[in-house]
Amino acid sequence: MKVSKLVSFLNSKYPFKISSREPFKVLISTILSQRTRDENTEIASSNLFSKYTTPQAIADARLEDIESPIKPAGFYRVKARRIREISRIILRRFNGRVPSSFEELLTLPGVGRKTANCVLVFAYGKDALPVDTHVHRISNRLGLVSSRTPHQTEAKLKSVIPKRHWKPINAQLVQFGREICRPINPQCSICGLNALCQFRKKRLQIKQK
DNA sequence: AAAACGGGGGC
DNA sequence: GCCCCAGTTTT
Repeated sequence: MKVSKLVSFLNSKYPFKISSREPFKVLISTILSQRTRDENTEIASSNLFSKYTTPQAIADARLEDIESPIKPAGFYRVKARRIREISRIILRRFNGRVPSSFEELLTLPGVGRKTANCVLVFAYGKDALPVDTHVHRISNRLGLVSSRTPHQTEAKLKSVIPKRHWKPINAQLVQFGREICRPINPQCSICGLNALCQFRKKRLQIKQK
């Protein structure tokens, strides 16, 4: 699989558009998006930010008043607790601003590699490449990488894909993974990349037997 | 390494 | 009604 082929395919089929670059909104929206479909993330995020706009407001809110608006995102109890704690930590320890280093972001509850990288690239324009299950699975199927963990996939992708293409990759591959390159029952027959795909080739060989 | 967290949507 | 889902933390 040639990287240039993949990039041009993704750019033509999944034009990239980011809604907010405000660090606090990016961070909270990304927390809400964990294990949650995009439509439900949007609703939950919109509900929450129409009620509270600042870290201070969320830090002072009652837990149940945070839980209620974010219910559509699922995991709403744990997410509400983490969102309020994140707001309090940001106020107390980071002078009211979302930290802009990977290490500091990882100290926030509910923030792992993927979420921290989303904040770095979408809010601060840094050279980060968030890797989730879709990116991990698809990169291996296409033969871009051969790795066991998302962390290894991230390192390999960054060495193979030019920096200027890193930002849209995650969102594009997630969308591609949802409708075509699914975890199970992948729609290989209608996939625009099937001629170049190792996974597709192996599936066909297996079917032959 | 596996479990737990969860409402919403596909089937 | 059953199963899965833009992760992270805890056991």
